[in-house]
Amino acid sequence: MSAEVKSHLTELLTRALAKVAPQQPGSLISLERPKQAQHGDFSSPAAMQLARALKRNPRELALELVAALPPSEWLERAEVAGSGFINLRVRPAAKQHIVKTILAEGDRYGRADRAGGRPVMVEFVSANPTGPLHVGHGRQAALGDAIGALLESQGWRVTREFYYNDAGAQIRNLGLSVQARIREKLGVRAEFPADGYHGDYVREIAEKYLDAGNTDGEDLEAVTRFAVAELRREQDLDLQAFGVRFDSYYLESSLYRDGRVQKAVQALIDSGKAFEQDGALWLKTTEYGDDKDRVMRKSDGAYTYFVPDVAYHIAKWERGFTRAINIQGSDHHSTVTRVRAGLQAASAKWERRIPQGYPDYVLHKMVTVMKGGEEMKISKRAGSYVTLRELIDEVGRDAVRFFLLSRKADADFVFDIDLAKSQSEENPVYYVQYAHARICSVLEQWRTQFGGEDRAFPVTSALNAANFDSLRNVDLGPLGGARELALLQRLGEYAEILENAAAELAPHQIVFYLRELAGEFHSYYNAERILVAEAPLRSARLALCLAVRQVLRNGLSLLGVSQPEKM
RNA sequence: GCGCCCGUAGCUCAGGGGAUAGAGUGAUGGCCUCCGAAGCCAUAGGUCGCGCGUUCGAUUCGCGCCGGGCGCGCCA
Repeated sequence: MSAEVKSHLTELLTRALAKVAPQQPGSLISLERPKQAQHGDFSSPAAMQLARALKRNPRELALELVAALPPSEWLERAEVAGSGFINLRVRPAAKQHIVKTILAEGDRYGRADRAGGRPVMVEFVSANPTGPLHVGHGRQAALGDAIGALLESQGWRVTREFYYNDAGAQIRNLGLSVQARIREKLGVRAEFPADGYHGDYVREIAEKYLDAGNTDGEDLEAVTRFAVAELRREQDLDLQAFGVRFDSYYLESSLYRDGRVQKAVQALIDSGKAFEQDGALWLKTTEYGDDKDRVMRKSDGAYTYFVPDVAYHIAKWERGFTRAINIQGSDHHSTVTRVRAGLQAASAKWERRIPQGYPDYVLHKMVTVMKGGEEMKISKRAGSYVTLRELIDEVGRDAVRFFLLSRKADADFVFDIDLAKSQSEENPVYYVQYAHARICSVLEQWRTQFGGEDRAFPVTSALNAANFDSLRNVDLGPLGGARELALLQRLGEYAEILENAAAELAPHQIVFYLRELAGEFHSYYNAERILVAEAPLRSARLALCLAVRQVLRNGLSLLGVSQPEKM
């Protein structure tokens, strides 16, 4: 049922309230969806909420409100229940209308231009090019991509950005690690860096470096450049395999090259919040809510990571992103206050100050991978962690995406490989995809069995929605069964779910919605036959199926999960 | 110790002032001469961590405990 119906009912109650209690402002009416079907399609606790202010008995007030409801074509019945709930039931026609809306809007159904094309940057993954991507990056990639899609659905102009930390100490560390492996290979006595990278991939890179025609690894800069290029390429391939694409890549090194780091430091000094102590330059971040002041420039003259971070976010702001969302592991949550503090200080004297809550953060908890009943902590290639690639190879891209999005970001995630693998056929993602494939199958049956009877039917048809035009204007009146009404109601909720998921940056809400929709469709399918002999009922049911398929498609594609016609 | 997050069915998790707290999975029993059984139906499983407040009403909000995770560098 559509939002249209809901606002209509709210209006009816508001008008009733105006009659019963003229002194009350009408905005107090709230409508909710009862958990139990017997309580109607909508329910309002308004009478109970207002009883005290009006010094009235809630039940009596509810009865008066019901009596004062203006007549409506959509409203079937209104009754008072419990301690004062007003339960509303709408006529089937009010619910049936959603099918036409969905079929007319197609891929656009559920979308709304709330943001009017305003720009927003979603930054995610941002892995250092020092190793293959791990499962945590996978969670971030799935989240970032889906959150981007959610925002796009609400009219935001989204830029997905990957920030490469290619200038820090860990890059130097990578170079030294590869160099040590090269020397080992050549039989030169080599000391492996104390906190070097131990994964096999470092050896692989060393080998490739030599294969590329280099005779030794003594040019550290060349080795490092080579290693970074290799790892970036590998990460890109992993992301490609995961179906995640970025609009732009931003290099930390460019912040130094462009002088943005220098400018940021200057802005922070000009703010008057910087001070020298023990040979280092500090920022009074405590004045912006941090629990201790932070070093900007170490006594050895190098900047801490904090400074390029601030410079980077100033760049985001200056690039026109008045809204920015960073997706990070919750182990980095201490940077939130710090970066915001830096931005507050740096922009304190600007004409367009950066707002206090800039940027937004979505922090996600860790992913634990279970295999054989035990936590899987190492992989052959990476050594100390499970890679995204391994996960994709084991359980498939769609399943990994769907799984990783099936919990809210701030919940710990236990990814049970055995479950996803051994029961790959009972995987939740297949449950939803199966509903989609089933509908496609029914449509195909219809084409071959009834194509001639049911008007102009393109025999060449692929299972393309455009080829089912004849279903767009069928009479939906025959859709009156309990399961049909439940499906209609569920279909109508999609837009609202989408809006809410986008507002809360919570794609898992879409996952749960799709499971429910698919579940209701499966129940319906098992209980009723779609391709019945009576043409009017058959057409109406097919139209409903087509609408369900459309919403499944819209939701799955938002999550980056494919929508197979056959499985 | 301080800060942030989390304690809901055996397990993995939704929900988030409203009526009898829900899914998936696991367990048990049914459903294919019928559009796809990767499905459906039924049964079973709970002091919503504990306590005190706010409220007509608390699993939901506030405070305090208990338990777990993460963070608390002149690392990123």
